[in-house]
Amino acid sequence: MAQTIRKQKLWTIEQDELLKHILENQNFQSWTQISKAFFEFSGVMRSSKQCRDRWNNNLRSEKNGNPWQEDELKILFDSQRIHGNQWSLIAREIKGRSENQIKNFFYSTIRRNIRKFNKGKLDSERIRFKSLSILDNEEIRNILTTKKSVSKNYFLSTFLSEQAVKIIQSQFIQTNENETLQYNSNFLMPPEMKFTSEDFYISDDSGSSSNPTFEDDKLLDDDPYTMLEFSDILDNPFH
DNA sequence: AACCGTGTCAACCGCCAGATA
DNA sequence: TTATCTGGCGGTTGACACGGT
Repeated sequence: MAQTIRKQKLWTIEQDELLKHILENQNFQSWTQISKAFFEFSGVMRSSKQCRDRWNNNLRSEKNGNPWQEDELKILFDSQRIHGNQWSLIAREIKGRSENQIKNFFYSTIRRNIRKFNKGKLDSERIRFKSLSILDNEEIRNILTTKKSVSKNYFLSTFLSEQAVKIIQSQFIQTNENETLQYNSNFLMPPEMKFTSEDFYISDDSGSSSNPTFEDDKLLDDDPYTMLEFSDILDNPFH
């Protein structure tokens, strides 16, 4: 399968200035027109989408590069609970943070906690991410929105309930309708989980955004178990 | 000093809905 | 009515910095 290489083309200061100038001084009606003007002035091709993204994510307003504060986190997680993944809506409630910043930070938090939680656990005990809909479950949500400073031991001693495991599994079942899962309770770990409110939403996180890919969570360092495809689990739930 | 894992930032991609021809 | 265009948005990826070993 051929893979296309995505090459990032960073914006220069001059290009930023030109884009600002075009937006602030020319009366264009569309991003397409802005893109054309940008090319005429600079000789550099930037698509309408690129211009729009650059403006919205970086140039439109002053960016807050400070570490995330507790009140910002509270707004973020509360808003996400209400609005789901409508980052543009959430961004309106957090001053000085761009939609991209917010989105990146959120995914970064989820990803970090999945990695920490899965570390040292059997494949059958791990959280497998497919979509943020798993956050609808309070138990999973609590784990995945845990603050950065929570110790490794906390994650080591935390396991999913049967119900939470089923929810995670159902994500994959929905996309593999032809396959059936033989649920076996021996396969699951159902211990009690107890959280205190201060474990969540309170952060000493620094920085603001993140790389939200989950693919590399398949490989965990110093961990004897590699992440397996869900079909593998269906074939043999006990490995 | 070199390597590796992780976090952060910026940019890109693809889908979708509304506008327009 | 339909096809095409455009912008908005959520999700994904690449590059790089930094700290720990």
